[in-house]
Amino acid sequence: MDPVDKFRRTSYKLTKPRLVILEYLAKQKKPRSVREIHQQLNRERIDLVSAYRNLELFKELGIIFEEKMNNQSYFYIADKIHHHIICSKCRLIECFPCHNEIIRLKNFSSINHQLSMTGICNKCSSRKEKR
Amino acid sequence: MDPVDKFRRTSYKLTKPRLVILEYLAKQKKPRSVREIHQQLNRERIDLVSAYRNLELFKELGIIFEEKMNNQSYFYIADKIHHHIICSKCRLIECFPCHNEIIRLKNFSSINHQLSMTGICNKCSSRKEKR
DNA sequence: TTTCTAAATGCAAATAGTTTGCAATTAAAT
DNA sequence: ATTTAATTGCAAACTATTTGCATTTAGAAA
Repeated sequence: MDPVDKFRRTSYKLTKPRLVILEYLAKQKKPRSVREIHQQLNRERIDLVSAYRNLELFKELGIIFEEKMNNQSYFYIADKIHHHIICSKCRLIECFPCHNEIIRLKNFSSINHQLSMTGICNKCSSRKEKR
Repeated sequence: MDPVDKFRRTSYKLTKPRLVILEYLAKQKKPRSVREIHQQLNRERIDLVSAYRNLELFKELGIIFEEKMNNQSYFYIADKIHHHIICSKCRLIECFPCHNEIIRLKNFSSINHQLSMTGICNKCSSRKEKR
């Protein structure tokens, strides 16, 4: 479902910052850092703090997902949580499903997990280094 | 092998900050944040910056491992990289092996990954909430 | 449509983790 | 014991994130 519609079903006010953040994220094909999100919304003069507060809210409402990479928070909209691998060289991102079932820990319940991955994509490994 | 001995095999100087950091980490049963490490070494008057620089060095030398959780870096000494799950209530930590083989991504090589998990341990879930 | 108000915003400043530059110190080679 | 490149500690910068508060505003009520 459209994230804006999802939000309308809550009792929270649909403000301009909320609208533009959701619309921006809905267009993205990969997770975006708070800074990226904020910079893209420059023309709307939306405060960085509002971005933080609303991203946190959207996450709690289950409208967006958070992924932490390199000690920073990234956010994305998707039907379900999944993972991302990023090429360390060209920043290509590939998504892959989250196999919760791989995790069997009998001593814990209500498990949350956070997986982030980097690698070198095939294109980059076949490319000759410039000297 | 003893981490200090491992370090002696390198060409780096074995200084007091390096020695105490390695000795401290060797005693720990779970990953420790830079702040925890630094605070424990208070009596030795070791600078936080030295902790950062040396932890980074130890990591590059393969003497310690880094695990990022909650937008912070944690470090631990172990025979091999593995993962940790932390109880959100009592902070109990359980280790579990890293099954690299679970990850099959044909478009990437040289994969690095970072998994962190939280959950509620059995003891905490059976414990009645205080009012 | 206007009024009202709790919710939300923007701004300033605080907090926390990490990094950088540099003069003073020191491990270890000679 | 001397020497010096490596390392340290300190100050300060930088980045991500959070908090407090006066102002603004979405949307309910009149």
